[in-house]
Amino acid sequence: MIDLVQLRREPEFVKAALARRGVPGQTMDEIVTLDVEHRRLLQEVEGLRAEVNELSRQVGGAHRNKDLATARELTEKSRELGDREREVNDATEAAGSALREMLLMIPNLPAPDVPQGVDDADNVEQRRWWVGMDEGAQLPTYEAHQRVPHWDIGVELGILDLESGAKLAGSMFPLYRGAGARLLRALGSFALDRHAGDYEEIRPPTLALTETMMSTGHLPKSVDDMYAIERDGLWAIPTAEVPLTSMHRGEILDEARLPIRLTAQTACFRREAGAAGRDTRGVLRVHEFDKVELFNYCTPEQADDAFADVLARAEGILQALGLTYRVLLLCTGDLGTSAARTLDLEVFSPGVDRWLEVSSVSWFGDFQARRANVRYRTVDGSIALVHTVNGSALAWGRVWAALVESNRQSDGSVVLPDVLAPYMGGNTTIASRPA
RNA sequence: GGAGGAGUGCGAGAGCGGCCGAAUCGGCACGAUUGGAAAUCGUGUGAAGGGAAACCUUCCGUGGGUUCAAAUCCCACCUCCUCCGCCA
Repeated sequence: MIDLVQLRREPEFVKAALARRGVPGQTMDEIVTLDVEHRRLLQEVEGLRAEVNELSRQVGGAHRNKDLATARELTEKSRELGDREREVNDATEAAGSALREMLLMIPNLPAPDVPQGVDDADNVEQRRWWVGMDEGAQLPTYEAHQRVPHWDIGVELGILDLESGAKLAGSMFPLYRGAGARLLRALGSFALDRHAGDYEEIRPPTLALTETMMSTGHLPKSVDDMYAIERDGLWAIPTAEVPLTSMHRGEILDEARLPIRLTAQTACFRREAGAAGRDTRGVLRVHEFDKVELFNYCTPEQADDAFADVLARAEGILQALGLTYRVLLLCTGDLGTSAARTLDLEVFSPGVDRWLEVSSVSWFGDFQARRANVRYRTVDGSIALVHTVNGSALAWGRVWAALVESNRQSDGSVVLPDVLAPYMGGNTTIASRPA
C-alpha cells in the first residue's frame, strides 16, 4: 500500500510517479477527496464520542451521589447523542472502507531509475553472462543436438511425462519422473544448501489465509491468477514470498535483528488466467512449479545491500550450473504491483531458442510492510516500517528445461554439471534409454 | 470431531459494569548513590488514528450484541493447554 501521508503532503509527486504506471491522476484525486471527507467525519464522530464519554462519566458520578434525577436526565441526553454518534460513525466507516478499497488497488511507486515502458519489450537488458565470459570467450553457440526442446528430450529419456500430469490435474501440471524428478529435487537441495548459514531455511504452509495474500499485494488485485480453496477460505500460494512476508506480520522487530534473511522452497501455484494458449508446450508456463525464494526484512538503509545479495545469489546458482543468462531491468509496464524495482534473470534455452525468466529480484520499499504492518524499533526508540526485498533462486521448472537442453550430448544423453553430483547420487549422466 | 480450561501491556499476573489504558512483580531506559560495579532509591516505559497545538478517539484473542457507560455481561468464531476419538 502506498503512503497516504505522503500522498497528502506531496500529491503531485505521487501522481506523477504513478502516472508512469498508468494510474490516472483522476483516481488519485478521488482518493485525496475521499481522505479529506473521511477525516472530516472522523473528527465529528470523535467529538461526539468524547461528549458521550463525558456524559457517561457524569452519570456514574450522579449515581454515586444518589442523585437519580440528574442521572436520568444525563442518561437521556447521552442516549440522544449516542444515536447521532452511531449515524455519523456509519458514514465514517463507509468512507474509510471505500478509501481502503481504493488504496489497495493502487500499485507501488516505481523507483526513479525504473525505465518507462508498456510491456516486457521495453525492459532494459543490463548484461549477459556465459561460461568463459571472463576469459574472453564468445557467447556460446549451440550444436544441433542442443537444439532439441526439453519436451522432446523429456519423452526421449523418460524424465518428463506431461501426459500423465494432464491426466491427473489437467494441462500445464507437469509430472517429472525418474532422473527428471531427481534432478528437480537436486536443484532445490543444491540451492538451499548454498544459502544455508546466511539465510534461515523455512518450510512454510503452501496454503494461506486471505489476509496473508493481501499483505504481499496478490489480493485483491490478482484474484484471477490465484487458486482458491473456497470451502476453507484458503488460497494456494503463488510464491513463498507470500508466507515469508507474513511471518512477522503485525510485529515490531528490534533493529538489531535486521536484516532477517529467510529462504524457502515451496510449490507455487498460478492459474495463468490471462495466458491461455501461450507457451502451452513443455514446462515454460505451468500451473504448479517448485521454487526457492530468498527473502529479506531490512531497514531502508540495508535495502540496497539486501537487493544486491539476493541478486548475487540467484546469479551464483546459474553460474554454478553453467547456464547462459541475461539480466533485465523491468520497465514500468512490466513491474509487479507491489514492486518499486525489479531485475529479472532470464536463462537461455537453446532447445526452444528463447530466454526464460527464472528469477525476479524485487525491492518493495515499505509497500508490503505497510500492508502486513511489519515495523521495527530503531536504536533511538522510534518506530518505522521495514523494507522487504525478495527474489527467486530459482524457479526450477525452467532451469530444468534450460539445463537439459544445454547439456544434451550428441548421443542424446544429458550430462549434468558436477556441482549436482552429490545430489544425484554421484551420477550426473542421464542416459538415453535403450530402445 | 467431542468434553473441560485459558487467552490482559516486553514477560509474569491482578482486575466489583462507571474513578481501568489498566494494580503488583519482573524486565528495560534514564537519574541518584559508587573509584567502578552489585545492591538500593527515584523517575520513566504500548500502539494506531485525528488535530497547528491543547488535547481527543480507538485498541485487554477476533467479530457481533446488551447498556447512558464493557477488559468486566451475552452470542459466535479463532488460537493455545488437558483428556477422548481419528489419522500420515
